[in-house]
Amino acid sequence: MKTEALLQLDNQLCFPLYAASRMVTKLYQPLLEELDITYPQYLILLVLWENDELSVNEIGKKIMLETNTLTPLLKRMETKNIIKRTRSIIDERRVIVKLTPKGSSLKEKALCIPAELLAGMSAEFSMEKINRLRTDLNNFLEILSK
Amino acid sequence: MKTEALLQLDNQLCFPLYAASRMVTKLYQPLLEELDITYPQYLILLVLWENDELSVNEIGKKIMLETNTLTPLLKRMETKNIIKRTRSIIDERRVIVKLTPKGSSLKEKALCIPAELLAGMSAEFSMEKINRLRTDLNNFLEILSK
DNA sequence: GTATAATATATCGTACACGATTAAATCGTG
DNA sequence: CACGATTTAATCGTGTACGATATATTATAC
Repeated sequence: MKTEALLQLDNQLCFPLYAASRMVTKLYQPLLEELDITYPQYLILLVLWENDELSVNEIGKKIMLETNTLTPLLKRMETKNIIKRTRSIIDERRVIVKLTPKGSSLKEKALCIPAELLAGMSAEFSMEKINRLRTDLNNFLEILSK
Repeated sequence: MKTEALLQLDNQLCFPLYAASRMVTKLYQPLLEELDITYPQYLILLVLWENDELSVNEIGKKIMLETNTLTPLLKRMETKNIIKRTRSIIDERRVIVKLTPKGSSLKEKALCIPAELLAGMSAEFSMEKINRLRTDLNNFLEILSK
C-alpha cells in the first residue's frame, strides 16, 4: 500500500478499535444503568467478583489502569456503597478494596448482561466470529503490552 | 459456556476492545507529540486531509463523535492554528471546518506514522493478522452501528 | 405567511484517562 | 541502624466522551 493510502481513515486499524470500543460501552450502558454503575466500574466489579479483595495496584494490573484513574473511580464507588477501601495494616502503603454486601449482590443482577448482549448481536454476528475476534484482540493486546 | 463464566474478565469481548484501544492510543502518542496533537485531533486531521472542508456534523459522522465532543475539540485545534471554523453563509446553522496552511503541512510529517507503527508491530504480528483484525473490527463496527 | 418541526451547533455537568508530581511507607545494603 | 532506592497511592492539570439541555436557523405544513 502506498504511504499516502495508509493515512486514509478506512485503512487504519486504530480507528475501528477506538470506535468499536466506545460503541460497545454504549451498548452496555442501558444495562449497567439498572445497576447504577458505569462501564469502568463494571470492569472493577468483574475482577472483584472473581477475587475477594485486591489492592488498588492489583486491580490496575488486571484492567490496565493506573492509580491516577483508579483512585477517584474507586472513591465514587465507595460513595455508592458498592466497595470499601481500607489501608492494609501489614503494609500501610497499600489500600485494600473489598466488595460490600451491596457490591456482592450486584453480581446476581449482572449475570444476565453478557448473555443479553451476545444474544442481541449473534443474530448478525455469529458466535464463531465473536470468539475469533476476542482471541485476535487478546493476542494483539498481549503484543502491545510489551 | 455457563452464565457464571461469562462474567469472567477473560471471557469478555468488551475488555480487550477497551484495553487495546487505549493501548494503541498510547502507541501513537510519542509520534503525535511531535506534531503537537492528540489522538482524536489526529483522527480529525485524517478526514480533513481527505476532504478539503467539512461541517462539524460531517466530521462527526466520519469519526462517530457528537458535537458536544467535537466543538471543544475543534476549538482547541483552532487555538493551535491547525484549523479554521467559519459559519456557513448559505446555512448559518452550519460551521465549516477547514485546514489552515499549518494544518495541511502537518500531513507531510504524519506520512511516516502508520508505516512506523506497523513496522514496530509486524515483527510480532503479521500483516495478514493485522488485516484480518481490521476487517473483522470493521464488520463488527458496522453491525454495532445499527 | 406563520406556527411548528427538524436540523446544527453549543453549553453544562459528570466521569473517565493519563502524564507528571508528591508523599508516605517499606525495602535493601552497607 | 541508617539512608537512599523502590513501591504504593494520591493529587493536579488537561483533554476527551457523552447525556441532557439550550439556542439559533432553516424547512415544512397548513
